[in-house]
Amino acid sequence: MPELLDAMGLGKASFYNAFASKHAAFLTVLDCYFSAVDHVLARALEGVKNRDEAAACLLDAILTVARDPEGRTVWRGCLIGNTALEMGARDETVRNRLNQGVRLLRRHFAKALSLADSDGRVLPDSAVSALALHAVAGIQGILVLAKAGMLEEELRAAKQTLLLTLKASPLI
Amino acid sequence: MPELLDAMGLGKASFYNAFASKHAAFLTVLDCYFSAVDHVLARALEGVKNRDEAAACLLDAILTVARDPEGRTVWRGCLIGNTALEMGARDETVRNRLNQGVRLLRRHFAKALSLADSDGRVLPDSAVSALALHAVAGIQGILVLAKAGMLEEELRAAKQTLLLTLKASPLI
DNA sequence: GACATACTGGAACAAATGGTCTATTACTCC
DNA sequence: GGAGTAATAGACCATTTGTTCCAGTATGTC
Repeated sequence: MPELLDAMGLGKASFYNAFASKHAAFLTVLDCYFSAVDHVLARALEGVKNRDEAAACLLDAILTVARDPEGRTVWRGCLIGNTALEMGARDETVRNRLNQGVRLLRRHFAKALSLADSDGRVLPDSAVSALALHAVAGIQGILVLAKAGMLEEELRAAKQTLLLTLKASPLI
Repeated sequence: MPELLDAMGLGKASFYNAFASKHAAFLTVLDCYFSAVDHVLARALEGVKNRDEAAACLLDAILTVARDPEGRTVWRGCLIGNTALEMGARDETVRNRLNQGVRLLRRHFAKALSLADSDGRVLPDSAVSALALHAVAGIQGILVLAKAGMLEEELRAAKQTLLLTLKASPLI
């Protein structure tokens, strides 16, 4: 709490004047995060016309967001995943919000994966939907491994494999 | 803490008599968890001779462990992932232990994926290694989604897609 | 049964938590 | 510039945190 107030440059009174409770504030933070991520991912896809490239861009964008710029630790992770594992199981309100977040990620991946590949081929909707979900689970998993202290090199390999499985999509 | 002591049927004194600190106790818990998971996964692979089947068995075993049997919440998740996101970024000791856990999971998947498929074909080591990592990231990701409140049905679909990407391994 | 040793319940501890209250400051509008 | 409102700093509060201490009770040994 002191850390939070300090970062916000706010006293307790002001904080509780602005938010009903810590919990309520956190819900607002989640919403903020969602729209920030929405914006970042939309921008990452701007101008990209190739399916594989689009998927790669999204993965990179998410990994960039998940990397702590201040360098207090190497990885800050994704607020959706972090929150899910820390309080998702207990707090239904949070869980519902997280669902929105997951759908948001999935939507972006679906958009990316519905582009034509370099040969001009387009995937059927069912494959797009399934692979988008696979991609979301995939990066969330990679972020878990990142926070578990896995080496950058291996994380890159994991990302690469995930990407390949997305390309191998005709099989789905 | 009271919850913990209650579950252990221990008083504070006894607890601090047995463990140097809460933190130390948690490290022991992690080790316990690892060996339990090791045992469960080894058993899940017993007698399975087919690569695809083996991968499916491992995924199912992990999902079973991750499902809360007492039903306080639907998903308790995997202690490795839970811990990674909750304290992995800050606590180096924990992070090192988690690394062992991840390697353990990966080892089991590598073992499963190095089996021959139904046509008797075996994957090259590089593919086994890459896919094992992909599988570990994949289930951890699925567990994140589970805790984020995703519907069983979708989780099943995610598992299915992950399995398919593991089968599509000749492409890797 | 006597005695040392190990265990345990519960009081006590300091520090931190989320949250409230009040007294004062800053701002706005006339 | 003064009245009325909003924002704020900081004291205060109850509760909970992790941990220690002590006094009492089992436990085992001879």
